Amino acid sequence: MRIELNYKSGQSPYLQIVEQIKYAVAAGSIESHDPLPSIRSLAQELRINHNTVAKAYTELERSGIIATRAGKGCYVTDNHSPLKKSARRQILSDAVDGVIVEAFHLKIDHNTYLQVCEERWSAFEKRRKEKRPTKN
Amino acid sequence: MRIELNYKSGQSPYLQIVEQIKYAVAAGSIESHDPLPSIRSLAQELRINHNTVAKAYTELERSGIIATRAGKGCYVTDNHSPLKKSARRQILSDAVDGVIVEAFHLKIDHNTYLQVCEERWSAFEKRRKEKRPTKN
Amino acid sequence: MRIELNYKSGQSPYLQIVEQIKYAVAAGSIESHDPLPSIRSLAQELRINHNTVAKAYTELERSGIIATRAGKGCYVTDNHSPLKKSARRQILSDAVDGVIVEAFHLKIDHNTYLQVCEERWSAFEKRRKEKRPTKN
Amino acid sequence: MRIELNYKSGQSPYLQIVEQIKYAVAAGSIESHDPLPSIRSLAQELRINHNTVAKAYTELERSGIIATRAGKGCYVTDNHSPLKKSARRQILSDAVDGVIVEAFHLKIDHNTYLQVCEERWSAFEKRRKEKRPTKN
DNA sequence: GTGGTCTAGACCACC
DNA sequence: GTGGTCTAGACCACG
Repeated sequence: MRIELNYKSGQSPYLQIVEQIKYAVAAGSIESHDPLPSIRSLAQELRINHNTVAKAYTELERSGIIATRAGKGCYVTDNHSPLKKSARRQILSDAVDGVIVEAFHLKIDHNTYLQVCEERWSAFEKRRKEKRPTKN
Repeated sequence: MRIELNYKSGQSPYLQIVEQIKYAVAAGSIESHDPLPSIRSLAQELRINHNTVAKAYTELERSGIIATRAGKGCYVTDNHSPLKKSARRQILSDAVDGVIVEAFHLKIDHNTYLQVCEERWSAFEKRRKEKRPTKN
Repeated sequence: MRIELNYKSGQSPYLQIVEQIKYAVAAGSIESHDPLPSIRSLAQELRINHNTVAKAYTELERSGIIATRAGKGCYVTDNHSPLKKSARRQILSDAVDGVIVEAFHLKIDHNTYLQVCEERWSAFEKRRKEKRPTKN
Repeated sequence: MRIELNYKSGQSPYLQIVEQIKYAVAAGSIESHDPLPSIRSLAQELRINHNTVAKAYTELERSGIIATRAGKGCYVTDNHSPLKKSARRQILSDAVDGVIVEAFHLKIDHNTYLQVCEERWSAFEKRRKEKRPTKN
């Protein structure tokens, strides 16, 4: 489970965690009964207070997406029909639209925009490989 | 100028206003020198406090998107972004990073991601041309 | 960190705070990564509303002079001014214009004006060196 | 009487007028019994509302610096001992110090600073000559 | 009428 | 404890 926080988005860290886990479940990246990272380990990894992670997990539990078994950690619950590719693509399109508006106001041209889109993807892939060299 | 607040999004009302006005300017729905709704009338329309709208307008002025003259109102400007190229690129990168994290959790592959990035840019350009048939 | 408000100057309290903190940072009285007084404690000390201090800090953050992490406090940053050279020069020109109008009304001649401009720069540099004997 | 307003100083236009006239009197640029421009002509010249000029004049009258004779305009009153050169120079120094702090945060070097100081003076002189080609 | 600022007090997110 | 946001209502500066 790879969570990344964006401190410039104007969205609370705990909501970012909720959203990313929701999306991962929606896409089938985490399947039913898969365990989630423990509150304290995720907090340590993201270098945030564990209460923040706990709040996110509470919210996810309230939404019925995960369940916690005391002393054993949190698991993804049953009954999640993963979204179709078109639906997932639509979510991404909305996010990309926001980036494009930002690029417009920053007077960034098409080439630079595509360059940044590519570069950041590569940087993300690189970060992933460095952190978990043997898996995924 | 139609602004709508979503109280479930987890995003501050003032940031929603900022974003929607940015979108409107980027899309060409409001053009340079067009007046914006007055702070207090917009506040009344959205049924929020006028300070919240004022905060949004202050933020937009700081970004160089609107200009305001006390006692006269607020207008869309034409010269955006007095930031250095590197600073502008950095802002875009941060926004792109957010999208990439979403794409990752949605299990969207590199090709689809790039395709969406290109497609949405084209769609944005097209919409802008339709709105402003004689210019740009 | 000693901030004092002058209620007769005709300048907003929040702008006076902004200016005084800018001065303190420029003079080297507060150095990079030094913490600033908390919003609420400074408000209490100055006997003003905390929102007024918050507004000043927001302004300083947008100028790149301080950084703030919610729940942790505000700190002086080291990298200022992501603005284009032309934009930075424009801001300085506007400030200089104000001085020149004063000089004109005070019947100060060109030579004296330039002399004062030079002298004060030297005095500023000297003060900075005294404060930070090992750096810079 | 040449008044210039600076909309970026954070000081009210009416206070700027008050200050500039005070300084002019302090420097002896306007002597006792000299007439001031009429409220409406000054308002027109500065392209501001006449109420704003009226407010400045009222303030000056309250301070005893000028007197108004109904229907005849405003005059500088008696008993103004002009400031000594050193005192006027001190006022200018304080203003210059503010500019230098700004230059520091804008990371502007000594040469650029001096260049801007010179340039703006020339620009001011040029403006003065254009507006009043035959006098002062 | 416009925008700008301040106050008092509240709630939330985070450490 | 920290900062961030919002509300309600007030006063000022300006047109």
